[in-house]
Formats: sequence, structure tokens, C-alpha cells
Amino acid sequence: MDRPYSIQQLAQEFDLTPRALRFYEDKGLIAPARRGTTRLYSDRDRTRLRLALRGKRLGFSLEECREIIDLYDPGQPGGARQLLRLCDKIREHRAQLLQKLRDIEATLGTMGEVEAKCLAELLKIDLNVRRVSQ
Amino acid sequence: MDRPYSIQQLAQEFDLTPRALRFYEDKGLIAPARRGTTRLYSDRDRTRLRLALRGKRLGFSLEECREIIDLYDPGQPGGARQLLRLCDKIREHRAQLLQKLRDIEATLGTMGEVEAKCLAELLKIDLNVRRVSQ
DNA sequence: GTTACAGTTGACGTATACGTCAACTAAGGA
DNA sequence: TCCTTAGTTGACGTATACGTCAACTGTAAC
Repeated sequence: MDRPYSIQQLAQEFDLTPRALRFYEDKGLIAPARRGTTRLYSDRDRTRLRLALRGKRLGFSLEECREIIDLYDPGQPGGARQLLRLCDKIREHRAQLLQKLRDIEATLGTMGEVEAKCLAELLKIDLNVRRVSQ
Repeated sequence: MDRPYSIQQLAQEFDLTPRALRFYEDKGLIAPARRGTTRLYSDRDRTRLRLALRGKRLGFSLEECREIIDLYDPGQPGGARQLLRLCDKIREHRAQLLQKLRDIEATLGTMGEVEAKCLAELLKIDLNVRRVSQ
């Protein structure tokens, strides 16, 4: 279950280019193993990539994505000081996410109203057409 | 209630620079009136700006923000063809928003788990400290 | 062995979203 | 009238996130 992926396989699966994957590696988002010079992507890399793209869709920069991923995928638990910093970062990112949540809800709300007006307008036009064509 | 805002006032209110406001104008997000060469921002400009920044926070490009804003702030109702295109765009943007919503929920979920583990770890450390210091 | 092909490392190019600076202007106060 | 201040238009610079191409390498199949 742990056979490695080639860069092309991973790129296809996530609809990216090899260039993008190498770029993400450069930014510390993933760190695939190597056989010679060739990159071998593990399931862990795949998971980190999935999280990174999730962050991207939410408008986080790659740097922020790396931060978030490293929260989820920590090496060692670390000491109390580290853990407190981790909790702080979590709270910070959560605040941002909740803001985005409010933004989405507001947008969906207005969008619904606009759609309703739009449909009402279309209905009026349709009624006119039927009236004239009779 | 409709006194115009200077570029500095608007910039301060939204924590932007005048340069950013002029850039947004260049991209068609806002179109302030002029007294001579000086820009005068109306409440409508203010509203469009608010919507634009909301879009930005959600990771939309300025171009996409313009599209979204123009959905909300249409000039004339337009014919049936226009209205149908409008509905299509609404559905498209709604799909993107719902995807972001799922992404946020997933992220918040994992974040909660990580935080719980983190707090548990801190508690363990704290207990050890108390035990040793007695 | 060699041919084909996937992969690698630079290096430069590009789109987006502004920052920064220079040079000019228009308006209001001493 | 002169000076200060806010605003204007270029123009170039910069960070992010890759695209693109060139030149090389390693590996697998024949």
C-alpha cells in the first residue's frame, strides 16, 4: 500500500504540472524521497499536497499553507513552549477561517437574492412572450 | 448622507493605500466620480469595495471579484439572454463557494483534533511539573 | 550498446497585485 | 503671492506562483 508515485502520476492526480510540484517542494510544502535524482512521492507527500491545495483554494499563500500543514503534520510533539505556540497558531488560523466562513455566508445570501430577482425577471419575460404569442 | 469620500478617507477606512484604490479602479472594480482630476468616492463605490475585499479574502482574483460584484450591482436588468447568463454565473460562483465551505469545515475539523491533542500533551506536562515540584 | 523517454537542474519569462518614487497640479491658508 | 498639502499620472520595482525552454542525466527496453 506504500508504493511511491512518480512526479507525473501525482501531477495528473491533482491536475498540476511537475513544475508546480517541484516549486512546492522548493517552498517546503512537500519533501519527496529520492532514488538517485528521481523524486518518489509517498502517501504522506500526497496527503500534505492535498492539504496544501485545500489551503490554496481558501486563498492562503503557499507560505501560509506550509504553516498550516506543519500544524497538522508535526514531527515531534515538542516541549510546552512549542505546544503553546502551536495552540496560538491554531487559534489564529481558526479566526481567519471563521472570517472566511462569514464572508461565504454573506456572499451566498446576497447571491440567493440576486438569483431570485433574476428568475422573477425571467418569469415576467416568459409571461409576456406567451401573452403575445397567443 | 451622500457626501463623497476622499481617497485617503476610503483608504484608511479599509486599511488600504491610495495606490491600491487606484489599482482597483484600473481593474474596473470601482469607478469614482471626479471633481477636476480628484477622485470622489460615493457610498456605491464604498459598497463595491467592501464586496471586492470580501471576494479577496476568499481567494478570488480581482478579475473574479469584478465579475461577482457586477452580478450584484448590475446596471440594467437586461434581456432574457443576459438574465440566463447571469443565472449561470451565479450557479458557477455558488459551486466555488460551496467547495470553499467544505474546505473550511474539513480544516476546522482537523484543527480541532490537533488542538485537542496539543492540550492533552500540555496537560500531561503540567501534571509532571506538579508531581516533581511536590 | 544505444535509443527513447521520463526526469532533473538552472535560467529566464509572465500574470497578478500592488509598492515606491518622481514630476506635476490644484486648492486652501498666511 | 507664495507655500504647504493632498492628489494625480506615469514608470519602474517587487513578491508570489508558477510556465517555458534548454541542456543534461538516468533508466528501461530492444
